[in-house]
Amino acid sequence: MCFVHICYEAIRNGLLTPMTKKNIPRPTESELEILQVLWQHGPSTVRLVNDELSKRRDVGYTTTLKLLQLMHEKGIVTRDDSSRTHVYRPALREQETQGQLIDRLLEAAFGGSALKLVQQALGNRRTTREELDQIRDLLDNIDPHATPSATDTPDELA
Amino acid sequence: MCFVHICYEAIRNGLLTPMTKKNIPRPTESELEILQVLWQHGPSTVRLVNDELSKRRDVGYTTTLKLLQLMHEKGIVTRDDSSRTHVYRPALREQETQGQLIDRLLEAAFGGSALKLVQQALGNRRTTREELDQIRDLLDNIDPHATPSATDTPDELA
DNA sequence: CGGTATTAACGAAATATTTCGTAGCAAAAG
DNA sequence: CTTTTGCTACGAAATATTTCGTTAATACCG
Repeated sequence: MCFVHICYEAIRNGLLTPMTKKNIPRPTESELEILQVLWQHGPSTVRLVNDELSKRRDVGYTTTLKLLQLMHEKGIVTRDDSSRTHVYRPALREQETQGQLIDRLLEAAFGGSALKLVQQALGNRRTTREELDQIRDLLDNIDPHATPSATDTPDELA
Repeated sequence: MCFVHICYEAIRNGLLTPMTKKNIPRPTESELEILQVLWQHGPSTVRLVNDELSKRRDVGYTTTLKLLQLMHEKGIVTRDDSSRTHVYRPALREQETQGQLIDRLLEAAFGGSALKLVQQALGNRRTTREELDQIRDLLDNIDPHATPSATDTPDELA
């Protein structure tokens, strides 16, 4: 299992590309906080990001700056430094990153079962009827008819 | 440092109890790996946990031991040290911890929208028809709404 | 122009996480 | 009884994350 693990670590740290995916490190919690601001406000200066963060908690300007610089180094954000005040934007779309994070959580805590995750997300939470309806729509859109992956188990009873 | 943030940090670190929740620190990724073993195998010795972890990756015995000791200090696991080889078990049930983690992710990456999370979990993933049906059942249980989407299972609640 | 304000770049401290080596002790084997 | 094995405790290094102070450059204002 050594080699496998080495590869896993390497991929995790962005040294190898799984060929199908881009080489983006997993955002930390602080970095996610910033990404949420960028997703919501679009391309932003350090000042703007910091102002947003400051609404929620106490954080110094240079802290936010440093974080954005690190995120830039890691490739989590891109930046336009043509003018003196740089403008940062997410390297990945919101959905892509969220998908990554769910995959991570799925592996880390749910043994890979998306079903269990969704059950947990919906079960212990008050969800509005409207939201439930939207999820029903989603289920129908996934298409109960054409679902191709439906049968991994070839042992459909004969 | 604003007062709100101090409180936030304190709660996050388990110094204050939000009164409604227990005072359990958030498991790290490595700790989750171990929790999964405990959930799956029940109360376990360090040896057993380490053997399980070793199936997936290369990890030293004392590493696992140390991790379990730290988790014990943090209150993430309890242990029976009446005999020489201690036996560890999770302090919280699988579901409780998973719920916590979802809450965390919800806040950190989905702006609190369970809907978006579920959409993401189901959307970009191959989910079997069987699983989709199970989720439909779950939805119907949460909200005995109209649009009974093929609920043949006459399940009920107390 | 001279002073104030704003910004990026570093360096570094503080903290958290992961990993393992060593030592001491108890149990099992011989 | 002596050796070997297995276990816990402890210390500490290696790494990752978060935070901020200081400095230097640039823009702005009067």
